[in-house]
Amino acid sequence: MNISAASKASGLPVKTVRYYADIGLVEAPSRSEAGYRTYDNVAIRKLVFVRRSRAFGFSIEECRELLDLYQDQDRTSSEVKRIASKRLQEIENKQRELQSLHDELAHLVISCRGDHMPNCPIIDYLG
Amino acid sequence: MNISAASKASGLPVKTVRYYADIGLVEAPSRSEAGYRTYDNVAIRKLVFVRRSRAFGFSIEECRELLDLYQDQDRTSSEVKRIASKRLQEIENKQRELQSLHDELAHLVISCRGDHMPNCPIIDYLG
DNA sequence: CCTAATCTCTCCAGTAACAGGAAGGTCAAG
DNA sequence: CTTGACCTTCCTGTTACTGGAGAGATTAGG
Repeated sequence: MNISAASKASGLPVKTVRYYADIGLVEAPSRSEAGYRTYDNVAIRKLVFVRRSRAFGFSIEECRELLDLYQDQDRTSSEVKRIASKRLQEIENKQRELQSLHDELAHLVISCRGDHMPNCPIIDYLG
Repeated sequence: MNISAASKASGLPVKTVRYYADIGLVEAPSRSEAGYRTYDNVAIRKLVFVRRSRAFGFSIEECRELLDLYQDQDRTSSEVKRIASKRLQEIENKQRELQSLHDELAHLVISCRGDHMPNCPIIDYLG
């Protein structure tokens, strides 16, 4: 499989597949004579694994750890759970933050008449 | 007011105040003979305005627009409201995204025993 | 077999919004 | 006069890619 086939199979852009190889996250198992990266099903599975992990918002470094655990038959689920819980905690923090931002901003937007006059509670609040 | 006084008065790091000056967002009104940036109360008010805007998640470019409106006596509140509504929409989109991420990840974390065994629904889901 | 289109490669630059740090000038206190 | 705190500019690094240039490889069509 050349890189574009790997891209389609994994659901990642070609550029991203190449980038993941560059940083040693998911390297191409081999190269053709011309130097083309060649992927196999094992590599594709890793790429998909990373794509899904990234979709959860795990950082590249966290993906690296998860990928290691994925391939480690002697892993403990507690290690995986620790990383996932950390991410979950971050998500919850972000949610709280967004919630208060939302409430505050929504309040301001509602109270702004949005007409042709300069008077504006949003600007007043910021200034 | 030198830059560190401006930093304290505005609640922004010195580096950030300098950065905002560099990109022409909030420039220092003047320079001392030695070339030190000198800030006055008007500039401080602008810095605070930007800090509050950034806290709502407005981008630098949006802050620039808002700052222009802040200083424009002929502004219309509809223009302000348009920018704020756009940001509110983005926040709501992000909230929905985080909510589904949260639900999915929370489900996985709960179902993972987190013990010394390798078996793990989180890894299974990602792989 | 030739050519044009489509890969693929590497390397470089840019993104957003700063933060860290080096090298060097300035200023107030003791 | 020196020390230490401040200030300056300039350069690099951060995150996770994306876009593009220039050049070689491969493939499809005629």
